[in-house]
Amino acid sequence: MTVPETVSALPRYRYGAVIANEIERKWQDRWEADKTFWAPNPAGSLLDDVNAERANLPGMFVLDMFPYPSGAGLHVGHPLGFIGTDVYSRFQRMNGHNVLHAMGFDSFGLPAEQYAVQTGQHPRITTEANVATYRAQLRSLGFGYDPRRGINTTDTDYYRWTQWIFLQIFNSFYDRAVDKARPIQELIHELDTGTATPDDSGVAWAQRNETDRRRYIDSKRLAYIGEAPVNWCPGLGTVLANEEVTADGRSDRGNFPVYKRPLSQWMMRITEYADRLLDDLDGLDWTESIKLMQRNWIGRSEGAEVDFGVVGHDATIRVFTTRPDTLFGATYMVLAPEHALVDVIVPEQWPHDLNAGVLDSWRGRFGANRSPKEAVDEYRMFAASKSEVERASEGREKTGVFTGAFATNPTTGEAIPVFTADYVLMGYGTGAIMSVPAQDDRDWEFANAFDLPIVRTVRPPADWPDEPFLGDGPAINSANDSVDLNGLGVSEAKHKIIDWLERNGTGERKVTFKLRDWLFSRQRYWGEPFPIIHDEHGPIAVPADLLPVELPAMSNFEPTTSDDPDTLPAPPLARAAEWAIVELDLGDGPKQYRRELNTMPQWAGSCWYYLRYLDPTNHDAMLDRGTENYWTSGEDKLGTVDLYVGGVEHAVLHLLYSRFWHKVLFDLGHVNTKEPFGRLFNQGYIQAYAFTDERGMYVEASQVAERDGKFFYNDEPVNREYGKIGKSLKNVVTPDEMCAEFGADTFRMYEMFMGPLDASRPWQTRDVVGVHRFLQRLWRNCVDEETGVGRVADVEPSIELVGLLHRTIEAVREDYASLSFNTAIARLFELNNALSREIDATHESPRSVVETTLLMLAPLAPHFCEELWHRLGHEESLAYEPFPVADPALSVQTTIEIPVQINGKVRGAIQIAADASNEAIEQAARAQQKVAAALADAQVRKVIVVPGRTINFVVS
RNA sequence: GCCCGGAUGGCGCAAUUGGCUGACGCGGUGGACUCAAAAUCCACUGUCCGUAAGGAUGUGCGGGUUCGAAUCCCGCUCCGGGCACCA
Repeated sequence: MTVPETVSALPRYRYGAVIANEIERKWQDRWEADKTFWAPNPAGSLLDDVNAERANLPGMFVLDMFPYPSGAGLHVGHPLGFIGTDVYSRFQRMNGHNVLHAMGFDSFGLPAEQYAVQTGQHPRITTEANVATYRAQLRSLGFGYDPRRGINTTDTDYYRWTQWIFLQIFNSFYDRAVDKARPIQELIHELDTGTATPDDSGVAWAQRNETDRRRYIDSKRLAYIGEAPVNWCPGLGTVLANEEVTADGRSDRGNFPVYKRPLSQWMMRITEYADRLLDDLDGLDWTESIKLMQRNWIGRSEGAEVDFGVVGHDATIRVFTTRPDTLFGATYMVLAPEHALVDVIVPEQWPHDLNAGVLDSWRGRFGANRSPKEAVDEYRMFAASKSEVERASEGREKTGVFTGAFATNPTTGEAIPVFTADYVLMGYGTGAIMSVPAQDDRDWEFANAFDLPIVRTVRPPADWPDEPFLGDGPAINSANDSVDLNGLGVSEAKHKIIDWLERNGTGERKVTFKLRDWLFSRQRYWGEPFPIIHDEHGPIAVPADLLPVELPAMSNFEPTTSDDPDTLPAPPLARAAEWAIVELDLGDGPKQYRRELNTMPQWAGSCWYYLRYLDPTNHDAMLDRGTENYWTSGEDKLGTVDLYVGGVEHAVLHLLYSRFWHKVLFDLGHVNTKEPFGRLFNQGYIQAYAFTDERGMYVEASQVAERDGKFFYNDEPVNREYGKIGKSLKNVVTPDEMCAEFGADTFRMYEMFMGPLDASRPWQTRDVVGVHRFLQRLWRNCVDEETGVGRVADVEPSIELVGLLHRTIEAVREDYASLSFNTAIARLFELNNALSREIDATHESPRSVVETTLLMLAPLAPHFCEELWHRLGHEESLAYEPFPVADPALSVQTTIEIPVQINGKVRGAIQIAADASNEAIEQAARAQQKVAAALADAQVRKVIVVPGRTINFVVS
């Protein structure tokens, strides 16, 4: 924005961008020089002389979800949460806390790597440049960070400890007997001494060779190499975690098709923690919606596992069902195409003792004119060739094929056909189901497509259409010689049948989870290398004293991508031939080992960064226990971090992974708390209007003018849209622009004033002047605009103003604590408006009111308030001044106005003492002119007085 | 399809959780200052009727509970988010 020439005509000392920027720079420099926001640890290298006393205060840890430093820098949407935590942190410092608040960077990741691929520039260089830009932008907003604590996940000093934690997980197993992780060495010791025996086969430990022992131990580790079906994304050249695949089977990033492939990949046994991850949510101060999302993701369901014998085989098919009560209605079974038993049970010939017509429909389009084996193979190829998006897009038509085998329903003794179909997923339950079409939509659909029998075992309501019935109702058709469920409701029937199954040894009560083990390896360059080497037996941990395992220097970072679903993953690190082979002496002489070539996913670094903030310079440990103890002790602590603010997009992924790592570290005794984040707050998003011209092209939003509710760009009418802020929409507004035009304090306040922190809202540069005018008015109440001389005096404020002041203190305190900054600001506006009116009348600015106002405003507009505080004669920063406390004696209102209602409609108002009796209120109300007139020719049937609120005459 | 949120002036949002709807701010209108404009300051500003006093009406829609409903209950509509063949 150009400064008008006439700017000199403005009062010289009026608060505006020029003054704002001058004092902002000044106070930012001073805070840095004075180490104002250094939060000392009670001991160690972060206990500095200047601030040592602060370590005696109770600690409080306020955390933002740290950003990925992109090349584009910050736009106005990014700092919303950062401002919120900064205001809260400053408020809590004034409340006597030693507040740990810092900002680091999640700097591994795809964009830097892709940029490197395009330009050949090493991602470290890009990353460092981007971080420097972010740091400068954040500094200009006046955040009170402890500069010693913000880490980069790409620093070798940091990822050394990421690797160390990986090794902790690798070197642990989950002991279900005590329900916690324990060091794997303890298991080995127990096996060696015979206090534990292997649970995989009958072969005694002592009789196993080295390879078998290693294999067994590796299978128990919390981090293991698994051969599970994984999400292979050839378009990105890497595998992805379930969470990184969208609902329509494409990659979260890049939108490439994703295929299920059985590949050998690193996995983390997060499933062992499913129950604890679920149960411990209850004690957390998180919004219910986020808890719910985590609960849904973990997906606990209770039911039973039931064994079905395969006719003519020694095999049984084990299924999981949440509706064991419907077992009598199981008329066929389905195995997932990948199920191992499929090969075992498929006969050479189609069974000939069945009705040929029915058999035809069972064989469907895959079984026609083929042997069962050919049909099943054909179907498996069909299923495997489909990406998930294709499977879903085929109108969800049920496909499958009869395997030719039969199984026995344990309740009815009937032989029921066994199918394979891709609507049954290998990864959930046992990969096999019993199908009860009468009580399940999918089974119903499949049964109709394949002409399978349908037997209702729950009686639907009388007028129920020809559809499956999933509701509660009395069991029917559900009895045999030894058990009778008929007449029972669903839940009683479940209990009874499970008891029966358990007595017969054909089934048991069982809980399953939707949550799967976490696929932890990626075929990328710009990530943490695994601290793992391989010998002929399998993976071996790199000794802790050889950490970090650093990324090798490379010039080609490209993963091998393809659009052929059958290519195999080829990590970029495979090209670092020299690095990939390493000679080490691990105790039995120098030997050559192959390095692990995969890297960790981006989540790894963000899983634990908050822990490193506590003790970032520690070279001997990830985190000193005494230091951690200081920051996590206190009655009200629900987790390591007191307040964690970030976007909902991390509701499942990051938060779940992070909680998992934390719990492993807790089990192993490295941290004191069970949970990382005690209070979680999800900020909303700032979006913005974007404009398209007649061709549908985006035009520069800042150049669009509004006239009579219509929008014009160069006098051409344009269309208004609403959406994300971004370059492609040409609607980017940056904090830098806002600081230049209004100053950082105005910008901070506007972001907080727009609405509640958890709500999304549209950015409107036009509205920013509102808070700017407020600061201007408050400044004018302190400084003469013409002369620059202070105008605050030691005069007594009016009793009304004092009352308002104390009511404002009460409200602002509450609002800050609950992060309701928008209403706190409104209160401060009202106070300042009242102050202005009083000054207009008396021409004196009462010091007591002004100083208290500045202290209350300081968390929101810190530079502004520091400056005026200083000008009022205070040498020290106000960052640690006690936050004002309201005097209840002064905040009460002696006289209040209450509305008078007649039949619920407001007909007048009375002024009355706040503590007036009901009788007095009624008397005053009746005396009120309008009320009296209205009551004159009416009969009062009832009078309702709500003390302090209202009085209502019910008349007829 | 299932599960969560949400809907209040021209706009962003308040409302002590059942007690004056619209605090606070933007925008708009009028005024002061100015040669003028900008900036600043003051007043008004939900809608409809009325010159006014005043009245009616109003929190997405339709019902209900209550002396009294933005708030509670029932039934919808629309918007946002999450999950999705999870047995």
